[in-house]
Amino acid sequence: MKHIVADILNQALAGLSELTEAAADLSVAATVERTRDPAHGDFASNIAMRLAKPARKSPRDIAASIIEALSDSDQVEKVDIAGPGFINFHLSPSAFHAEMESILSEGERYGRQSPQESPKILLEFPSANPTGPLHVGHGRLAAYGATVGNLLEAVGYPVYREYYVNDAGRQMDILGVSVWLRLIGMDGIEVPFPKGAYRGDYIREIAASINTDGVDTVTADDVLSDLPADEPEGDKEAYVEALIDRARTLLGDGGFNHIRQQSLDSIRGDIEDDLAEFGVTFDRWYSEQDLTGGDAIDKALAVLEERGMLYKKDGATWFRATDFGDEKDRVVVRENGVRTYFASDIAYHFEKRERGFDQLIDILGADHHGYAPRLKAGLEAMGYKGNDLEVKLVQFVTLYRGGEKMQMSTRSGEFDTLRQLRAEIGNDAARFYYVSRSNDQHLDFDLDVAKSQSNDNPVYYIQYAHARVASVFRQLAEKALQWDQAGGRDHLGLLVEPQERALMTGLSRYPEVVELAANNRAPQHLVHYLRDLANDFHTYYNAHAFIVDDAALRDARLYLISATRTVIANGLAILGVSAPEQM
RNA sequence: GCCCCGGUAGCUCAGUCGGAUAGAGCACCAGAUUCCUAAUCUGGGGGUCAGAGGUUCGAAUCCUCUCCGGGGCGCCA
Repeated sequence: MKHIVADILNQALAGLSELTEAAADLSVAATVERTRDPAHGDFASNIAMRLAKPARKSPRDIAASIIEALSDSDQVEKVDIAGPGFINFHLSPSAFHAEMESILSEGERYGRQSPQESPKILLEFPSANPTGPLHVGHGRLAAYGATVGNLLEAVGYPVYREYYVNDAGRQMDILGVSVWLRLIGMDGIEVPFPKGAYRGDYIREIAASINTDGVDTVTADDVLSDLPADEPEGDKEAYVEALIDRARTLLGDGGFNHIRQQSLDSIRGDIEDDLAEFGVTFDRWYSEQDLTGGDAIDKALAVLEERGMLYKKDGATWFRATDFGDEKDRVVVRENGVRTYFASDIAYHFEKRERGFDQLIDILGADHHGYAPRLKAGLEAMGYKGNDLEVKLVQFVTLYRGGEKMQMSTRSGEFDTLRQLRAEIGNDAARFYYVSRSNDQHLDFDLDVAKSQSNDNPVYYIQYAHARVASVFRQLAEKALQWDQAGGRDHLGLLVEPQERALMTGLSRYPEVVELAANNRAPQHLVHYLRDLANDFHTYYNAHAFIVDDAALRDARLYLISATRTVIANGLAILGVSAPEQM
């Protein structure tokens, strides 16, 4: 609806030559916003104040001349000047009626913009390492990423969702050795379990379930002889390393890789199932092994080399990240010839861009914030723009149980999983809560509170509004009454109660909220909006009966609540939350 | 030391490109149900927007400094 005001404002401005220069680089639409106080009308523009300085006139004088130049519109009822120079627009009821009609006719498309070809967006999240089940922190990345993806699609962008699987490198060896130690433990060979290995219960479950055909049996002496000390006496990394070497020696590379690969497959399968149940799906699971196995990294390094972005120092190969604003140069090939994680990351982002995606969005945990500058530096060094990559950081989730802060560490095994969270509070509440706060805000998740207060949970409040509408229509059917939709549309003029006016205003805001939330990658705007809209509905519900004897009024009211049902359902769908017919 | 995020009601948090009297939930107090689901609604109290300067018609919002809390700064992944 905002465009109604922006359009006539633009028109008026075009006719005021004394203001064209002052308004040259001003977006008129950006000066138009919803009013907070109904007394101020439906929309207000601060354009006169913005133009006051460049035009060297008083805001109120400018406002007066703009209003003078406004052409008549049957969608605008009244325009006036208020306060320091705001121009307030009161829209006509028919403007709102037309919006209600759009909601009914567009249905689940209402609030969505038509699909466009570009920019093509590659949204990467949550890319948790496949070394254990997803924990509650990953859940936040997943919910946020999925919702941002839905929002971007709603405003018309082509979105491609990708999960980057870190399935190459040392951590996979650590995973393999962790499972192997549990495996031989089942045969009675007790090895002091490494501090640096993965010790969660899921490791034992994998050990118990994998296929050990072709894996050599070993003796305790074979495993234990001449091992270095673990922490606290020794170095935990050296200890794990020695055990990996031992496993490779005793089992052969083939035997060890057999265990390693099965462990990876098991965990990755678990993550895929977990996310699918959570309503989070991907266009591609991008394996780091594909990257390291092919020539993608060589290609990226060659590009950097060609452009003179690499140099040797202390036997290692460095990337000149400082040339692009990073705080220090970064190693891409270590002295021992092994390429760093950063090398594959930079190759991956280069490759994403090469695949034809215009805008890369990474959703990362806040502990990765140092990564943004070096990844942008990498893109720039390879000929793209740093701004082609947008990094959204999501702050930590702190889990409480019984008021006690819980430790979350995959290696220590004391984490709580996304699965547990979903089982305890349900997918809907989890999806909703995860995105109800700004990604920049730490999220305190108290399981006891989430469970004990589940009836006061805003997600139920919103779902209840949806279910209530469905219930009204069931009542209608029980009373053997019909809803005449066309008749309702023709009698929308009967909806003159303040609650009806408020609800129509709320409904008409929906497309603007979706756009705002998408542009800012800020799902919480939608969350708060839906809560407010549900409130408007419940207030209306309590103030007036819908199924009244007057058929014209009844049809009009049913038209309004039908529109409410559509908007709530559309909003919840973007959040990945169900919209029940009954509760 | 440097970098990122946060500090708004008792608690948890919204607050759009700077805009009109700073909002919501929970908690607390007082009410509403012969009537479409009370998982609801109505009303009330509750604020030095961490602090200090600055920018301007106007600052919770932008800038500078300080304080407090969380996180990050590897030839790890």
